[in-house]
Amino acid sequence: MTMKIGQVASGAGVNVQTVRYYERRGLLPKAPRTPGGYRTYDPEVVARLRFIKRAQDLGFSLEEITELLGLRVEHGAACAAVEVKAKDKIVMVEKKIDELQRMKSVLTELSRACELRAPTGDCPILEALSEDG
Amino acid sequence: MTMKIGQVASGAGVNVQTVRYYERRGLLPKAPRTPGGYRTYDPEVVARLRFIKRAQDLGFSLEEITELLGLRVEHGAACAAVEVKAKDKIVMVEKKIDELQRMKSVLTELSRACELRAPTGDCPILEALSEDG
DNA sequence: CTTGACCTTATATCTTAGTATAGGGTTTAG
DNA sequence: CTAAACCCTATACTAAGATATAAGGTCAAG
Repeated sequence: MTMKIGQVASGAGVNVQTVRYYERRGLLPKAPRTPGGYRTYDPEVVARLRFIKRAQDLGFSLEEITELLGLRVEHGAACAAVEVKAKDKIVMVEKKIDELQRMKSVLTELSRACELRAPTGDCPILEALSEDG
Repeated sequence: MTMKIGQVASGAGVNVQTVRYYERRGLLPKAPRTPGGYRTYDPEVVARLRFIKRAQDLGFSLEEITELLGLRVEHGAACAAVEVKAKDKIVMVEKKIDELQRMKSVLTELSRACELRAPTGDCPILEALSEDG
């Protein structure tokens, strides 16, 4: 069963104009239209919208998300290129995971210091993410 | 030795007006001034700037970063409140780590599919982050 | 004792990612 | 067969985060 724009929008928790905006930006394929001109959607578009929102929350820009969504293996030719791109993204993602893990451990220490009523230095959070690496 | 705004800016890889902007926004303490009105900085401000940039890259807004930078244990009173806030942030950070890990494993599978020249479905990336959790 | 690199404020502009509004067409339920 | 609830385009506006510009002051080297 196909959906109308308002249904996919509310299903994904986004605004109707956001859906149209993403279509314009190329994050969503151009939706087929009814004879009257209404966009029609396959329900999987809801998942795609949710993916976009989550990826944004992880610090990816719409441009980066467009690239992520474009990664797929088609047939031989572009394959090696896709592999290279996927590996780049993996490096990027790993870096983010590392940084978040450092951030988490500092927050955990901080929370422990709280329990112990042990005053910390000026800004313990700075110890996370402040080094290059 | 104290630094001038241009030095901390280039040390952190940001623009001079960004440093002033962050001061206005409260992400940096108000810098003491020379008699002539120039801002002077302790070198540790560079680390703070780098922290801000990394945290942004992880999807935190300047408002959230302000909160993160404000977390510290001072003396008894605010301690419990800080602990609550720190625990909130930990939950948030863990969620991001989880999502990134799902993203990474999908990218890894994709990259493997590439090596094997095994065509994938339409958009394998969607399998990451599309579920609620 | 001036010149060039750097700093100051205030104000304006830019980019990214949306949201809103005006003016109008479509669909479906009664 | 009409009225409410939905959709359409086009254009304008918003918010966050940053950058640029104008008009001028500071400072160290020569």
